[in-house]
Amino acid sequence: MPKVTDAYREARRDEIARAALRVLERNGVRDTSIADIVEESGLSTGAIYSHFSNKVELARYVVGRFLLPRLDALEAAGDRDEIVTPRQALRGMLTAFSEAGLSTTLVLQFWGEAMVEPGLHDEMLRTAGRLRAALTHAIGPWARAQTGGAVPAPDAASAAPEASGELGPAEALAAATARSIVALAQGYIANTAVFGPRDVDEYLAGTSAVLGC
Amino acid sequence: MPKVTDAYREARRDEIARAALRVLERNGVRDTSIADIVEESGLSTGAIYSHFSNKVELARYVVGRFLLPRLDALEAAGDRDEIVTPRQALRGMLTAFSEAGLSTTLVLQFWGEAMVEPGLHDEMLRTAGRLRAALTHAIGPWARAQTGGAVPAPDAASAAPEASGELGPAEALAAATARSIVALAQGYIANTAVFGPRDVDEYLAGTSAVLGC
DNA sequence: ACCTGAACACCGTTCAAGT
DNA sequence: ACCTGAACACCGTTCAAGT
Repeated sequence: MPKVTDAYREARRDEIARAALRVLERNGVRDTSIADIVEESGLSTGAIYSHFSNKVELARYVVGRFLLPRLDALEAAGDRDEIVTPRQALRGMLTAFSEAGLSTTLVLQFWGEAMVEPGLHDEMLRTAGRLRAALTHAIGPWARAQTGGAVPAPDAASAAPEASGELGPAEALAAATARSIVALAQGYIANTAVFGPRDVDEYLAGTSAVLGC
Repeated sequence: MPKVTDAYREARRDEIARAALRVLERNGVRDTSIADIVEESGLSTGAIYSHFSNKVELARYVVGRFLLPRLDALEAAGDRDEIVTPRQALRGMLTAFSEAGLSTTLVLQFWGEAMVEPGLHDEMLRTAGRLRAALTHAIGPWARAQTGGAVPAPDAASAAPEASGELGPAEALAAATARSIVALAQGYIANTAVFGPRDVDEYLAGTSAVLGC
């Protein structure tokens, strides 16, 4: 396949996806029809179906392309072996999310849709998987500090537990903690979408008080 | 209007709503058509439209009728002037929710729909309002214990702050804390719906650890 | 190969006609 | 007054025909 054509196809897919995102943010998932995207993009129905096999595949593309907040800072922190506490990781994620200007109501609508569209559910799990991996990586140093002072180099060949597919205690702690961080982020998104904006630090303080910190 | 007719109408509305809930739990919000509810209920299209003016009004009725966990225990605790901490109130709510057997995926779908249907959004806010009121009431004694030892009787005529529409410090604390309790419950529901079931106490322990308890 | 737009099956809602 | 079910406008998707 010639490079130009591939690049052209990718650009067209992006052009359609961007038009779709504009209409989605304006009208919501339920009230966005293919006809709306046709109008917004200036293309025809058939043109869209020659780039996406159906509406769900277009939605999957939009999720993967635009709905994941930038994880670079999070990943870099893990690389630098800085001690990032789970609370700091959560705060960083929510701040990045707020600054990205992504509509929480749109995210909540996609979650709802994902409950009923297996293709969309898979894409959300893939997106969430990358997020959890980045979080697990970022809080790795913290987890190793928690589970005894020994800090094995990440690339060190390891003994029986890993060989038999089990995680070391630090890895297990980091992975379990990552799920809770994601849960708290989901709480922030759902609460904000339903009841209106709330300051990130106020949310952290409020939830801490509830749990007894 | 004769009593019998009113009772009959109410019973019919309930019969339709129960049929709708069965199909909703089976197929999800997006994949449930009026035709499905017609089939499940054994009535005709027109019969359903003679009891609900449209699909959203039927959805509102289902939400108000079946989707609110029982709050009785929570309200009774506030009445008895027991000290219920926010964490205990959250735990009680989540346990009641789990025991009620309500599908978290269905709740998440309704939240998504509510983002785009004003009628459904209003009903969710009304439902959430009752929940927050019950929580505020239940943690009232705790809030009063927090904000200085003085515990004014709830029915005592009060001084300037309340008269001018402001809340006393205990009431303000209870109200703000109630929002955070709801946010943590939303996090549990969204996380469970997307990633699968999780034990309530494990969720509480995990989120506490993230926030630094 | 990409694109057009009329055609198709199905959706929520309405309404003349029955009881 | 409650109910029936055919009819209507609109949706996602397909496909013969164009370039």
